[in-house]
Amino acid sequence: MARPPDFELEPDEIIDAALEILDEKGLDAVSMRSVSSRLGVSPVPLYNRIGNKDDLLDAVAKRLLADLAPPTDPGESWQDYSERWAHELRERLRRAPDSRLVLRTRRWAFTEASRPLVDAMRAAGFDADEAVRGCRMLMWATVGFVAIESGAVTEITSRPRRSRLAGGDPSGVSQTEADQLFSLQIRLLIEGIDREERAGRAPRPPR
Amino acid sequence: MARPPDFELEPDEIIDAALEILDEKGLDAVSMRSVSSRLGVSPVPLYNRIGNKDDLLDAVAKRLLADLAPPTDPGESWQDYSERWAHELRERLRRAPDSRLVLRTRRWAFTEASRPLVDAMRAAGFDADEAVRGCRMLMWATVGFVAIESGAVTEITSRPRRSRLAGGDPSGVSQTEADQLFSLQIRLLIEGIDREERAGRAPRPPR
DNA sequence: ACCTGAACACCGTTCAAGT
DNA sequence: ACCTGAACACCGTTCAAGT
Repeated sequence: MARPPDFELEPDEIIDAALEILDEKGLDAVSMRSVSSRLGVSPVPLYNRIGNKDDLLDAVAKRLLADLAPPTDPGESWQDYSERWAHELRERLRRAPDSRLVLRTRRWAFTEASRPLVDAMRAAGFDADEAVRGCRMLMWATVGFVAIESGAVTEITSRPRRSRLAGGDPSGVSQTEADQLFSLQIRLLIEGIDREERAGRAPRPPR
Repeated sequence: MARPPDFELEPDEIIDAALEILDEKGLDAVSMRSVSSRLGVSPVPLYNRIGNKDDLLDAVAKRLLADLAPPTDPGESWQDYSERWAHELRERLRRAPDSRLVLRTRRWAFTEASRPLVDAMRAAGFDADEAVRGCRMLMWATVGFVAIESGAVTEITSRPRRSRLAGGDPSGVSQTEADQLFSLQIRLLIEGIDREERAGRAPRPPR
């Protein structure tokens, strides 16, 4: 537990320690005290290096959810990419060790993940505003879906053990139903974005 | 603070006290201890009457988010009702004193709120599965949107004071942009549900 | 039976005192 | 400067002791 005397404590080490505790014992076991004691240090250095607990959890979420967007595949239509983007984003978010961390993903991750999709839409002829709006819609739909789906619903304050009814899920929807629901939602949104864009392109769309 | 000797402590009183503290000092001030001391009682009776803290917060959310669905208006198309339903649901959820409570809304509230919409869709010719799927999609889209929008994103663990940049919002989107985004999303989903239903009705839809 | 007071095992955060 | 130990003001939950 003790550290060599003039060992520099890097902020990244703090996040590493927090991630270890997160994996081993869950998010509720991640505290300023548990992290600092794993590092063989009092809590004070954490305050000096990363700020308070909120900042620590933000940093953990940031580490966990970097590089969310899948790379573009040249020759792929924006529709196909959008679909793949949304599904891979969902997978990444679901893999977070605790779904509460997903809702800590803020601007930084969202704008970062949006960039390739916005670019793909612009390349397909969308103007800047349309592309941003379309991308934002898919982003919010995906993150919102995961927030509800993966037990942000049921684990906001951890109830120590909850039966989790064997493959069941928080709102009485099976996993395959949730998958279908997500696929359908994303497909409908992409089709809608497509029609909106075509309508905007026509000189004077019929109302 | 002291109570008359043989006064029955009703579970509802406990929830009342919790709601008072919620309104006055915020969700983080709602604790088993603060609620029990407001009632002039030790924490133990709360455990006997409503269970642990998780159960208490569930009960608070339940009280706060009952009767979510707006009543149907006879003569209104299922599309119009869906739109109104989604918008009013969003308003109700946004009005919760703390957005973390929204994610505690579970089956009970969702199924309750779904019923009139499912009925409206069935009355319009949807078969049972289609109606449930369509309604569920709108429900998840709405709740997910509110979860992201209204600072579930930024308030999961309360940071005491955060600047909240004057009318700004958590992900760099203005309120009117968020409103437009929500309206568009709901409209696209309703149009999509409509198209899916018509396609399913045709004897053999062209692929 | 059902309450209270006290206790247990924690928290986040701050601060005086040390080096 | 930057650490530690101790403290402050809390938590959720349980339990022996009282009535």
